[in-house]
Amino acid sequence: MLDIKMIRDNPELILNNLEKRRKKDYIIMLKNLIEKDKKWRELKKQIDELRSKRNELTKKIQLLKQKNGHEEIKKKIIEAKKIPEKIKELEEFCKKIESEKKFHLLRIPNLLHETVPFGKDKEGNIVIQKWGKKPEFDFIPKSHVDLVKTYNLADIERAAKTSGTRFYFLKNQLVELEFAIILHSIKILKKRGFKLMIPPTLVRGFIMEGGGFLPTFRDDVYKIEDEDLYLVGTSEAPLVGFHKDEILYEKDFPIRYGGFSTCFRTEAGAHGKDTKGIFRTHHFEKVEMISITNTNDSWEEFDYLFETAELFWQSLGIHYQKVNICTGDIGIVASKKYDLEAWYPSQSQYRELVSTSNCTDYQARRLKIRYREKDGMPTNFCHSLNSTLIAIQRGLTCILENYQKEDGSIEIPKVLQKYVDFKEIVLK
RNA sequence: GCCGAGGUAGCAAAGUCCGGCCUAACGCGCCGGCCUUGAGAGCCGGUUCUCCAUCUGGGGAGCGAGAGUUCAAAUCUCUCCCUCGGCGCCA
Repeated sequence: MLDIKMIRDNPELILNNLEKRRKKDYIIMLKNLIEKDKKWRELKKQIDELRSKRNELTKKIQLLKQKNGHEEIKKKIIEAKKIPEKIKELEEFCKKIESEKKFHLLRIPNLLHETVPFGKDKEGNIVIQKWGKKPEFDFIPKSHVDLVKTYNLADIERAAKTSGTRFYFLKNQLVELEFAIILHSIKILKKRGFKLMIPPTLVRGFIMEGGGFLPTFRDDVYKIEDEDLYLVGTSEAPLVGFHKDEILYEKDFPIRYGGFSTCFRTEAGAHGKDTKGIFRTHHFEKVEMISITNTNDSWEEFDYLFETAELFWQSLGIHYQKVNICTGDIGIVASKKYDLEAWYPSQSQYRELVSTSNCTDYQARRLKIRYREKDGMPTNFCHSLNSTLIAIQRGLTCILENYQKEDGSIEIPKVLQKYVDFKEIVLK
């Protein structure tokens, strides 16, 4: 959420920024918002004046009571009685305008950092760096879908029976690898100064709203029937919501949380995309990083988060590229976003494994997460950042594909070997 | 799920029975000023959000959330949420 005062004071600046996203809707929204805000302020003024008058009369009545001025009191009360209904009427109207104002304010995206490349869609993303060597295979590499089937590492057919499409039973060595990955993640997260968390996977509506997942992405999340509870699409929601309504101390920054949770996504709008295997599913486990910083240090922290993800993937020896996500592809919450895309030999393309975002004060303003230097000093909205470390099932697909050997076996990455009692996956 | 106790500002804590000098006390912390060689103590002012004016200022809202009663609600009524304790149920 943007600061309404900033919008009032610099409408052109906001407009210019929104134009970069090349969506007419945002411009219309902004126009509507400014209109509603103006109307709201007019109404507020009227209401406040009426209240002021009422308060004045109330005080007079009180004084008269002490002096026993019965006749005067009657007159004043008759006069005062007329005011509340006027206030009520205006207030109802004002509330309507206010909710319309909020409707727009909640949907207007964050301001983009100046280094975000301009672009219409995915095609506009800029590769800034590559790490490692693209692996070469003397044979035709199999897809993770085939590998999983061959080695009996997941059962997707039976999952369809119990749950429908985009579900899976993870099996055998893949289960062990998942736990190995979690342990390996924890090690790196601790070393990098993250406090570990396993957050709730059901959160209230206002937490989803605070994180920017609602109202815009309502179709992408599951909701519990008849309750104000949502299944999280990422632990980012509860981890950022963790500090809702708090005033933090600047000396504690950066606050870093490493969260592990199951994530649930409807994948609405992804029909036909990655339908096979465990690459894109309704349900997966993810290790996520969250940082809360002051307003000055978030860009440094942004790099730190991405660097942490890089260290993790480097430790697994996965060849990847770092991508600066463009204005048309970035989403509403982030001010800037880097993706880490790894090489998938069966597809001969890079696929997203990690997404690192600096949300600046967009989430913090919604969630009222503030900080101050010391008690008594003025408060400021924090900056919040998030990054994937690994979405485990997707990470597994990447590992399987990249570690397959010509003889059909799958090697286990060195760093994970100490957590499992096998060094490779072979046919039995 | 049942019973009980609570929810007041950065923290802590009165006020709630009995509506109105509540401008939400007193205190702690913090910020600014005075004083001081310096610090402390002491004294004065400030320390939520919001609207208008922005040099001094003037309103309004805010006591878990919402609705109601009233000229007037932290205070009375209703609904809901949350926290803590006890019992029950249960992985």
